[in-house]
Order: sequence, then C-alpha cells, then structure tokens
Amino acid sequence: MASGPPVRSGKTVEGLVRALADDIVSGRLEPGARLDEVSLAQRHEVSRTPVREALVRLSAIGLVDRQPNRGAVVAVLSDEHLNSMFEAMAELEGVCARLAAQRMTTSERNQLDAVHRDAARLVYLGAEEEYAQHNVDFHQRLYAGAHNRHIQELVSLTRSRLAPFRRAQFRMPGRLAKSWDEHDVIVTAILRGDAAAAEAAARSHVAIVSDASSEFVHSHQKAVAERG
Amino acid sequence: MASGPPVRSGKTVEGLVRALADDIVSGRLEPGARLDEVSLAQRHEVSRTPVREALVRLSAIGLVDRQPNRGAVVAVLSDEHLNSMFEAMAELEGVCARLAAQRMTTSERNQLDAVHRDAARLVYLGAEEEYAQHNVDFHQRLYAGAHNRHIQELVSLTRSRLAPFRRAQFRMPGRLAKSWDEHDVIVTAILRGDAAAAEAAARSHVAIVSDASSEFVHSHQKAVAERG
DNA sequence: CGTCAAGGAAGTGTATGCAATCGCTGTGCC
DNA sequence: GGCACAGCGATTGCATACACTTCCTTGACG
Repeated sequence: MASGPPVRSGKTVEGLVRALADDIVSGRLEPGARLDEVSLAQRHEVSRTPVREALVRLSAIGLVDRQPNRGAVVAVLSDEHLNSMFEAMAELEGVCARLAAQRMTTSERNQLDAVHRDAARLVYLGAEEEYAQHNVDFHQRLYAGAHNRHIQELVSLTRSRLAPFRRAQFRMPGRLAKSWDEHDVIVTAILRGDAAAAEAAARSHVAIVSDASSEFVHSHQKAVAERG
Repeated sequence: MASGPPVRSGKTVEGLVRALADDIVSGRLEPGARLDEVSLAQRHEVSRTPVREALVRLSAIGLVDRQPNRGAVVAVLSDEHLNSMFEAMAELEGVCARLAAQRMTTSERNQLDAVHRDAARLVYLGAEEEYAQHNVDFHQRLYAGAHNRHIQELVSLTRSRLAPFRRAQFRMPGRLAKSWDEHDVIVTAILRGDAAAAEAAARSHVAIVSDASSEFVHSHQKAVAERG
C-alpha cells in the first residue's frame, strides 16, 4: 500500500482526531476506506486505545462509520442523505444570514465587507486554492455574525461532514466569479440590514453549490465504485 | 452518598450509553454531577474501558463535559448557550414545520391529526406524564414529516441536549392546554398545506416553551449552586 | 460443478496493569 | 495569620493481554 508521509504523531487522542479528520476532509482517505485499528495504531506509533477513542469521536461527528464487531470506515453517504445535508446547509445558512443581518456589530459588518471586497482580487487572478480559503473564512464570519453558538456548532458539524464531498467545488470553470457575485448579494443585504433578502440570498447560494457538488460527487462515486 | 438503585447493567457500551443518557435526560444525574469512571464501572459491573467509550460518546453528543485529566461531569450549560439552543430549536422546528406542510404524505397528515386530537383527552384529564410522552411523539412526527434525515438528526441532537433543562415544562399550571392549543395551530396549518403559517406557529410554540423552561432552569440552577 | 460446512486468520470488544497528571492537605516560612 | 511549596491520594491516559465475533478459505459432499 502506498503508505503516506512519515506521519506526524500528535501524541494524544486530540492529535489523532485532528490527523484523521484532516485526512478524511482533505480526501487523502476516501469515503469507504477501511480504518483498521492496529494499522492506524502502528502508523501513528500509539496503542489501539487512543485510536479507538479517536474513531469513536469521529464516528460521533459523522466522519466515520462504525459498526459493532465490523470495524470502521470513512463515512459514505447515500444520495438521499447527501441531499438532505445540502438542504439542511441551505436552511442553516439562511438562518445565519438572517440573524447576521439583524445582529452583526458595525465592526463585524465592516470586516465582512472588507474580506469580501479583498477576495475580488483572487477571482481576477483565478487563485482557486486561495479563494477556497477565503470562502471558508467568509462563511465562518457569517455564522459568527448570527451570535448563536449552537447554530454555529450545527453548521460547522454539517459543513465538516460535507467537506469530503465537495472538494472540487471551485474547479468548475467560472465558479469563482459566480461565487463572488452570490456573496456580494448576501453582503449587500446584510450591510443594509435586510434580513429577508440576506436569508434568501444565502439559501440560493448554498443551493447552487449543492448542485455543483452533487454533479461532482456523482461522477466521483461512480469512479470509486468501478475501482472497488 | 445516596447511591442510587441496584442499577440494571446493560452489558455493552450501547447499554451504558443508553443507561447514562437516560439518567441524565431524566434528571437522575443532575447537571454538574461528577462521572467517575471506576464508580460507574463497578456500578454497571463492567471494566473501565466500555465506560470510557460511553463517556466519550456522550461527550460527543453534548450530554457530558470531558476535560483532559480532569474527568467527566454531566454537561452544564451557560445561560447564553442555553438560550442559543432554544433559539436554534425554534428555527429548526420552524423549518421542519414548513417542510412538513409541503411534503407530508396524506397518511402522515392524517396520523398527525389523529394523535393530536387524541391528546385532547389527556389535557382534559390533566395527565402530565402521558401528555409529555405524546408531546415527544407529536414533535417527532413533525420532524419526520420534513423528510430530511439530516435536519431530523440535528433536531434530535439539540432536543436531547436540552432535555435535562426542561423537565418541569408541563408542571406549570395550564401549560398542557396552552401546549395543545399551540399544537392545534400547527396541525391546522400543515393540514391545509400552509407552509408559512406552519413555520410561524412552530417557531412561536418553541419560543413559549423556551420562556417557561428558562424560568425553571434559572431557579433550579440557583438551587444547585447554593447546595454545591 | 455448485453449495455448504468447518476451520483458521484477522480484527474488534473488554479487562487489567502501570505511569503520569491533578487536586488537596499539611507543613514551613515570610 | 496568610501564602507557598512539597508530598500524597485519587483518577485519568495509555499500553498490553485475552476472549469473542466475523469473514475468508478450503475441503468434502451432493
């Protein structure tokens, strides 16, 4: 097996969770991949105990799927479940945008506007990688602006679960510019405190991303199925 | 210490999780209570290993709070966090009600209506315990009616986390009748497919419950603080 | 030739032991 | 009298050992 890099072993469970979550979210571990406790243990130079705990936690987050006496695999989501998560994401983003329009401080609004305008440069340059980073930042400001810790938690949870399935989001031609335009509508609505408009814009933004990702996921999973 | 009942020991981790979650949600273990691994282990007649796993899982659900090298306690929520959870609950219920109004099958609508009307009897009798059970059933039908597994999951998660803090919801005089009336508005809206009305009704329903519970939580936590 | 059963290998579930950390208490010093 | 520090008990974190379940393989029988 093409065993990866030397593996930096964070010595605690926290480290394992981070490392594994990173591997899953980034795609180094594909959905469906088996997660053998002993292999992971020796790969990270720890015993099975912390590995087990890490797997339990990842399972609770929803990134891995654990079945009694049958081990753990990187979570694979059915089309139906995937759609339901994108739909949930749209609803949650909508709620966040609405609340953000009502509650964001002046400073938060200004910063949101600033990072958004700054990202126009990335669109112009076609810097996909950097724009993806900006995108995460942008959305997290939106969530934080809602001033509701629990909703933020739910959104983050859903987002991390979806991460493995929308990696190639910005690889589609013209997607960067479209994304920025959609962000622009949201920002504008928030800046003028228009809650309803912000909610609607955020929802349709996610819906569009959902379509793009579904496309990708579909072809991707098909490829995996053919290989496996 | 007034060590509890003989303790029925489910022999697996799943059993432990259920038992502990039950103890927490039902209030036999109060928020803030220490969860000592060895005590729990001998109380349930298993070793520390499955107890640890159970605690990890409960921690992921949010029912217990675990800190490195400092053990686990039944989760205590700050006022702010608690409010954010009730608010999230209102939003989620609103979304569920809206989707349910749009998507419920005829059979689902009829059943919802049936159990709702049936519960009028419980209100008349003042059967708090039974009405509480009906209430859970009612809301779960609402969630299921949204036909979205992930949202259902998020709602259930939030609901179970809140459970320890709204135990006495129906102990307040007249609350049963008010609850039924509010349910009635929701059901009516859903039956006629009025998504907006269903959403609004569900939201305000939760908001009212939230107020009642906050009241209770406040006095309760004060009492706990004075004791501890 | 296909099917089923039995055996074995691999891997997870649980138990236990040891080391390290945290909190507390008691003592000494300022 | 109060504060700091050291020693100790209690409890968690990690490692290892053993038992049980599952799955795959192999062989025999229909």
